[in-house]
Amino acid sequence: MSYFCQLLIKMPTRDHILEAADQLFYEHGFDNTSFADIADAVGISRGNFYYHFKSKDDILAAVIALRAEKIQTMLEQWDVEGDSPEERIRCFIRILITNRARIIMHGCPVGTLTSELAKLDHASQSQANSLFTLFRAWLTRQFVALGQKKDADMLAMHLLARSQGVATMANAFHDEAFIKSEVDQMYRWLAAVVAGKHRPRS
Amino acid sequence: MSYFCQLLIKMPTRDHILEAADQLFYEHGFDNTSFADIADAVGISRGNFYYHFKSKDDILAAVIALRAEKIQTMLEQWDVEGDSPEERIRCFIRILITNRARIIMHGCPVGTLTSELAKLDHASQSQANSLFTLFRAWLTRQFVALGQKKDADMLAMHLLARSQGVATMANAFHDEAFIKSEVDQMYRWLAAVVAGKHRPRS
DNA sequence: GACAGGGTAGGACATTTGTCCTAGTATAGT
DNA sequence: ACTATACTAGGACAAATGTCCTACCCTGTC
Repeated sequence: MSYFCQLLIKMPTRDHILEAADQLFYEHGFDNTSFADIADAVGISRGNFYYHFKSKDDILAAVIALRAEKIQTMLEQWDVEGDSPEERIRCFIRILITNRARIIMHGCPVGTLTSELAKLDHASQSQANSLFTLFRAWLTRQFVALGQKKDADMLAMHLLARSQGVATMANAFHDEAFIKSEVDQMYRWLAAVVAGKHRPRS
Repeated sequence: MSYFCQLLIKMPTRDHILEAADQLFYEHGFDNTSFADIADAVGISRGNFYYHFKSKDDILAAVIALRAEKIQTMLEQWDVEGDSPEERIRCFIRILITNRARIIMHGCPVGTLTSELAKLDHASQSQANSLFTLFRAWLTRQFVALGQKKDADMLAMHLLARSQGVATMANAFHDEAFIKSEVDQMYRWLAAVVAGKHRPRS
């Protein structure tokens, strides 16, 4: 009973740690975030992380799982919101605008994490990459629904890459206008694809 | 005299350190590369780095300067090689193919470095970003020569972002075919820009 | 042959890090 | 009141890391 209250209403420490780690990993990177940093953010002592998590890698795995859940929820939301595949894909493009402040300061949460884990040769690399796969598979489904069955996956990868590039450059140059310009171009590119004016292969 | 020989012909240790650091920073990241790693690669003891460099940040600054020189040399080479602005821009696009093996394994050397330094909030951030600026300014010049004076910088940023996105995704998915497909699309996009068929603004 | 100085090795040092351990507190059920 | 369990604080510990220091080895010069 009180256990339920704790679980549903507060669920304090473990989720506090997760949320703090999620944010700190995003802002400062995984390797550059120490237990002391997380402990300060949560307001607990450094020693008893190990009651909630086996290791730092365990926290990372939990953070990745948390992000996967959030992404999944967002994709399902878009499935409901968008009345057409084109509108749904526009939801994806729009996150560059919605999150532009954070992207300018810290880049894309998925892209920067996978890059860092690749450099660290970390065991959770493939789990982090699966965050990309969530978007990729969802986008592919939308392009299939758009009638681009043959090139759906290629179009999905193309759009993912465009977004990643925009995030990287916006982060480097702290350029908000660039994001908006590129988003407009992506909208027009999408409209051309919908209209069948796009020629994917040479 | 022997000083000159040392300087011009061998200049051994300092350049050895620089080259090793350059490669290790690329493969494993700046923060994740320790003096012990560099010492092992060069074959010297850890202690006497400080005869050649004031600090680790000093090594990073030197590595960035080295990369800037290499980029500058490459750009000048392209200026000589390419007979037209379009051909020169194709040289830029082609590095995705030329360096595809390294890109698949470690991403773009410039993009991953700027991302990491942004997360570390490192003092050399702006120096690293200036590596991007080298490409940006050069590409802008090419687009101006192409008659796209008004949109030259925007086109340059667009192309840079496309390249960054391709590098990020190719690194995450270890996908060589994706690089080739995207490079082909970039070639076609460039041809459309040259033909004046491109409409940059809404 | 002595000497100076560029260059090197090896280790000392303090700090930070992830990890682990033990003692303690509070709360809930009996 | 008592006990068991959930949770926490605080520190111990070894390893790694950036930094610094001292002694040594060359090589060319007088």
